[in-house]
Amino acid sequence: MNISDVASSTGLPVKTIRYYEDIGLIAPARSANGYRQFSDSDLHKLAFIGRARSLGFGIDACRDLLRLYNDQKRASADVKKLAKSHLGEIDRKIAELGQMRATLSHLIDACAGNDRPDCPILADLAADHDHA
Amino acid sequence: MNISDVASSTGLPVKTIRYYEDIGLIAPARSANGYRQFSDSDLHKLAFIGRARSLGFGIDACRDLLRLYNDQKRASADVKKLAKSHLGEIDRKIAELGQMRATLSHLIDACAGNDRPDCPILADLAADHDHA
DNA sequence: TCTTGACCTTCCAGTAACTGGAGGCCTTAT
DNA sequence: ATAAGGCCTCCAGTTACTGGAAGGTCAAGA
Repeated sequence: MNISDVASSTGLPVKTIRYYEDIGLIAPARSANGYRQFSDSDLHKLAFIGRARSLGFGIDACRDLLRLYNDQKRASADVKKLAKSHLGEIDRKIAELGQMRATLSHLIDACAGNDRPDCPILADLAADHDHA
Repeated sequence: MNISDVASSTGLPVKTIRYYEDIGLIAPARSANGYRQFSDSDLHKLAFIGRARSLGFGIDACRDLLRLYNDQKRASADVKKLAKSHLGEIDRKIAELGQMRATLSHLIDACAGNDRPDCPILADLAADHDHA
């Protein structure tokens, strides 16, 4: 299988697949002309990584997940721990964004949005929020 | 005012303040020895930027907000438009993270988390989610 | 056979917004 | 005089790609 076939069957961009080889996530064989030749195993790995990335796991976490996946003697506790830690990160981000959302949405509601210069949004940004 | 004073009163790291000068957000004066000399206006600008950043606005949006802030003839509609667009971005991110959270949390609940290798999390990652 | 177009390759640079560190001058206090 | 600490610049690294240039390869049609 050539790279563009792999791209269309995994949904990953060609560039991304090359990048994943670069950083050592996969190591596809090469044919005589220098083209990458992807095995089913490469394909599965890439699909696995793509799925993990879509759940927000970082590249290093993907590496760990792949290692655990290939380890027949793994303990599911290790996987769960990794996933829980990632869930914590997600929750932290959601909380942060939720906080931003609340403040911003409040300010937007307070803003007339007309051709006058008075603006509660700018007023808030300029106000003293005290970091001292 | 020297840079570390500004850092402690704005809550921004010294490195970040230098960076903001680098990219043209501020242009503090220099004293004879080459040290940056921050005016009250510089200080206010930095506080403004810091606040905008804490609401998740990107650097370019900060530049726009600062420009609007300094424009006495601005229309609040322009500020509101910018803020609304940013709110949309935030909502998009929250939705994406919420989706991840839901899936991941479901998988975590299904995982025994013991010393056995069976793991619904890995099973899901390895499963065919069909991008073809 | 030649050419054209779609592949494939590598390498370099850029993205967002900093952050860390090296090497070195300036200031202040002992 | 010296040591500590603040300031300076410049370079490199971070995350996870993405775009583009320059060039080799392959299959099909005229």
